[in-house]
Order: sequence, then C-alpha cells, then structure tokens
Amino acid sequence: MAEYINVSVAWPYANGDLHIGHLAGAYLPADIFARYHRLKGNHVLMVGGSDAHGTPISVEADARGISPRTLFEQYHAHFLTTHKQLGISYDLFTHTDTENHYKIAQDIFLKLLNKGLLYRQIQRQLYSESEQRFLPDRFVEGECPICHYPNARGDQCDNCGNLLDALDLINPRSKTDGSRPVIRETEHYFLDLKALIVPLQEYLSTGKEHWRPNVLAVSRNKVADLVGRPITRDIDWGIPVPVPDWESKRLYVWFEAVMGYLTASVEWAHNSGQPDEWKKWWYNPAAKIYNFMGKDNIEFHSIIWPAELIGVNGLYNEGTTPLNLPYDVVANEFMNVEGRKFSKSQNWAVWLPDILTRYDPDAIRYCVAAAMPEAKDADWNWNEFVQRNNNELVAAWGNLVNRMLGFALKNFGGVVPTPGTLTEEDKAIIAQSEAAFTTVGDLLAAVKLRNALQETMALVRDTNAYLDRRAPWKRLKEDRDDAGTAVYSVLRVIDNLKILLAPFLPFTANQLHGYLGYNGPLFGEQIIDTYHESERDHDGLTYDGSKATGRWEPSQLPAGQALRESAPLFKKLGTTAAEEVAIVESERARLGAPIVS
RNA sequence: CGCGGGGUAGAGCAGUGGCAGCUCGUCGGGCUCAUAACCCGGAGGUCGCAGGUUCGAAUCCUGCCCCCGCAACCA
Repeated sequence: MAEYINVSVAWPYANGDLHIGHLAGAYLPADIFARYHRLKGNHVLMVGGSDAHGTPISVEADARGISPRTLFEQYHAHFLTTHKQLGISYDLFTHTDTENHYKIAQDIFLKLLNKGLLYRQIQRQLYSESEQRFLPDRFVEGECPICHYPNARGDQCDNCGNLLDALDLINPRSKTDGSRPVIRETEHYFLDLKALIVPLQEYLSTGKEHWRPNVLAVSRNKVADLVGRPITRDIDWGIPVPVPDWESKRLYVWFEAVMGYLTASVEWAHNSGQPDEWKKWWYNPAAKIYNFMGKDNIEFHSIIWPAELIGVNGLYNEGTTPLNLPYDVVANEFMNVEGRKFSKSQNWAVWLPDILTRYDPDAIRYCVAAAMPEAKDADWNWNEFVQRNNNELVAAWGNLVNRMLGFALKNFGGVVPTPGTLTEEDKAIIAQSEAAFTTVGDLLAAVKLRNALQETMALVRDTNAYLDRRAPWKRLKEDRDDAGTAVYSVLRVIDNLKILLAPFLPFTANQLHGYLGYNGPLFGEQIIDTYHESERDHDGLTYDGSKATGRWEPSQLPAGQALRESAPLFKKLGTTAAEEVAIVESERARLGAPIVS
C-alpha cells in the first residue's frame, strides 16, 4: 500500500548563495530520499523555502541601502534556479514572507496563547538611541566583566570564553556605529518550553530506534534543561505579533521559520487546487514526516518544532487527531572543503551557482552522495571529485552503458536482441540486479544513502566483470544468437541499474531511459512559477509528477524494442593526467580568492 | 579536571564480540565491444599505546598518547 511521506527540508537563510555544505547536509539527501519514494509509488510531499526574516537580513539590507524584502528576494531567486539546476525536486519551495505563512504563523501563536503556553515577561535590553533600535547581543561589544578584555562580545568573551549577559558589559558600545547603548525595558512573549518537557521526553523516548544515535543523544540531553524562550523581538522586519498594541513587534525568526514545513504544505495544497490535501501528511497517523538538516540545526527539529506542534495540538482540525510530529530527524554532519572548515568571510567555499557553470549536476550529485557526511564530517576534495567522475561515473558506469548500447546498435540492428536460452551466468547477474531493488531499497528507506550508492556501484562492477567473462564480441563470431542472449541480459541489468541509480543521478538516468527506447520521462518536471496572493506575488519551485513513468521495480525490457542513438552519459574531466591536475589546481586556486562578480 | 569528533593498507573510508574489508593508487597479466575504457591476479595493515573482561576484542571496560573543531560569517 502506498505510504504518505513528507520530506521537510531545512530552510536556507536568504542572505547568501548556496554552497556544497547546504547540498551535502540537507538538499541532496532529501532529494534522493524523495525520488526513491516517488519511484516506489508512495505519495511524497517535499517542501522547503527561503527563510526571509531576522536581524541579519535587515542589517545587511540597511548596509546596502535596500529593503530587507528586496535583499531576500534576490537570494530567493538564486535558490530557485540552483535547486532546479541540481534537480532538487521540491513539490514546493516557497519562502516565509508569504501571506499564507504570516497567517498560519499568527494562528499558531494565538493557539499557543489560548492554551496558556505563552507568557509575557519584561526584559532589560540594550537600546541604541542613535539607531533607534534594540541591539541583539551579538551587535554589542564592551569590556568583559570577568577578565576585563576590552573587546568582549555581548554574548561571550573571546578572551576568557565565559558566556556573558550583554547588560553586564563594562562600557558597552554598538558594533555598528560605536555609540553607547542604554538599558531599556521591553516586554516580550515567551514560549513555555518547560511546560512541554514531559510530552517532549515521551516523544523522544519511544519508537526512535531508527534515529541516528547522535541526533537522539543530543536531543535527549537538551530536553531536560529547557526553559522559556522569547518568541518576539523589537525589530520591524518579520511577522507582526497578532495581539492588540503589539503590532510593532515581530515574531522571533526561530519561532516562525520552522513552521514553514506546515505552511508550505498548506500552500502547496492550495496552489494545486485541493486545499485540504496537506492533511493527508499532517493528520494521517500512518504518514511519516522526515526532516533533513545539518547537525547545527538538530534541536530546532527534534525539540522546538515538536514542542510547537504538541503545543497547538491540532490546527484547523479541532478535536480530532493531533498534528504529526517528525518521524525521523535526519541530521548530517558537515562537509569541509579541502580539509578546512567552511568559511564565508574567507570565501573558503564551493559555491553551487559557480560550479554549475562548469560541471553537470549528476557529477556533482554523485560525488557529494559518495562522500555524504552521514556519520561524521566529510571533505570535499577536488582531486577526489575528478577521480570519482573519471573512474566511477565515466569509466565504470558510463562506459558499461556506452559499450553495450554501441555494440547493440552496431551488431543487432539497433534493437534489443531477442534472447535464446539464458545461461546460468545470465540468469545469475539478472537475479542479482533484481535482488538489489530490495537491498538497495531498504538502505534508501533507512536513509543510509551512501551505503545504498556503494551497493549499487558494486553491482556496476560485477556487471562489468560478468560482461568480460561473457564476451559477446567474441561469441558474435562463433554463435550470433548466444551473443544476442548476452547483450539482452546485460541490457536488462543496465535497465535495472538505471532505476537503482535514478534517485542519485536523475538527469542521466532519464537520458538512458530514452536511449533504451522508452517513451515518457522517469521523473516529473520542475517548474518555477509565480503565485498570487492578495497583496504580493511570490515565486516558487514546484514539481509536476503527472507524466513521470519511473517505477522502482525490475526491468521488463521487451526484446525487439528499438534503441535510440546514444551519446556518452558523462563527460570525462581532462584527457591526460596533466590535464586532470590542471583542473584540480584551477579549482583549488578559486578557494579563498576574492569573489569576482 | 571545559565540550564534541576522531586515530583501521600510500590516500580516502567501512566495519559495535567470531577468518581484517571497500574505492582509488601501485605492481604483473589478459581482453579489444567501449570515453586508453573493461577484466584477472599480486604486494601492502602488530586496527594510536598499555592493561583488563572473554573460549574469542578493531569492536566492550580502564588508563594514557596524539590529531581536529569549538569569535564571527556558517549546514
């Protein structure tokens, strides 16, 4: 029976472009997982969007002399293109500045208020009279009250390492203009997380055997110490607090951004003309919600977001079932670059829009998946990229396809040969490739993606070995029918491998699907569309799977099917060792270099 | 006594009690359908060190040594 699978992907903060770490941490694993489930025939709803609000965006916009909205929309537009180019197949990639998101976030706030889970508290905060705003802790510097280091930050002293309260700084000054802030009182709403500790502990204590151990350990560790947390801020960019006389304050970004998984699901349903469809994932107890993110985001998905969901206990669905909590919180470790930690300020990063101008999306996807930081930090290394592309994609998999398609075109009139009696060896390799639908499928379902890819590539190598023993090019001269049987068998296996690899390599798998003579695409189409609301329009990325024909099941490749003219699936990078070195060196030279725009 | 991650073949990694594995590289051979791709075989490791538990330890326990990250940008 088809399952309902929601793939909730962490929302990128819209103040910079996407890099290889974003891809490795969240988007690629989510997409591989979603594509697998679509092939399985499950009902997949994959949602995400740009995180548009928060102080860093308004500060950056001020610095550039543009509005926060203009700033985030610029990056949002980049995100849409990048995701489409890489084939990250969101059913909806939207953003948090939509009227829909405002409305639902405010409804959740009010529901929590009604349930007594919000309380007001007066905070004393530093206020800049020259800038006319409250200063976030990180925008204040001053003398450390403990070690008297003169340049301590508002939240922590770099010299002695102690965590500080910005109010305790001696001679505090604004980081932006150096002026001396004053202390002002301001009232805020707090989410009473302490009241939710018990249900959260229950949530984390049962049925979590499939969670990654570090995610569970971190989450369980932090729950016991939860305290109330402010959910409003004195800034003017964001979602207004929906309480009379509070309209000038905004919902704190951490509080509203995670709601995007729900609000995007609702928006997707609305856009597709069936406004209640989202409930099939959020109110169906058998549905599974998977969250994908980097390790720094774990507690927001395993604690904060579940706390909000438990707190509202159902929305737009009074008195029936509660909203579903995440079934799995799939956190990945970090991907470093050439042995060094990622750094935006030093431009030590691999930017996705940049590398997409030079490399194909499937090559990038393959290398990231092969080195996926599932259990510990991994490294993006350009030499490894070139080697993997040339040895594994081009030589092992691409060449297997190319050599046999070419052989069939040349010697069997460009059709799938009609097999005679299959040899034991033919049967064995076909059976092995059919069994992989279970073994690889189980690994994908368990989100062991790197492992799934390894298993599949092992089958590629076994197939090359089989082909070499079977040697149809030799048999052709001795027994043409037997050669045809071998070609048929290997094409069956290639057809299976096409599907097994499709979640990882959707573009070339689809290409191969056509070469093998099939009609219709394996996957749906990704479309950037504009959506209209009463005040504003916004662009989103969506996925139309209505024409998709791919199925996670063994090949029934018909004998006699006409093959199409084919070209190599992958490009070799450099034709000589010297050229390979040159590519690696030119990529390494870009690291740390100033960004040329 | 700060917190976390890690030390397994030249490189990168897998392996949570039962003969030490994978990919790349390297050396030798084979094939010639294929993007000089593919296949077979070999060499290469006292699993950081020292104790302990066990019939049996890379794996569990104890102690020690070493490496990496922990201001900000940042998944």
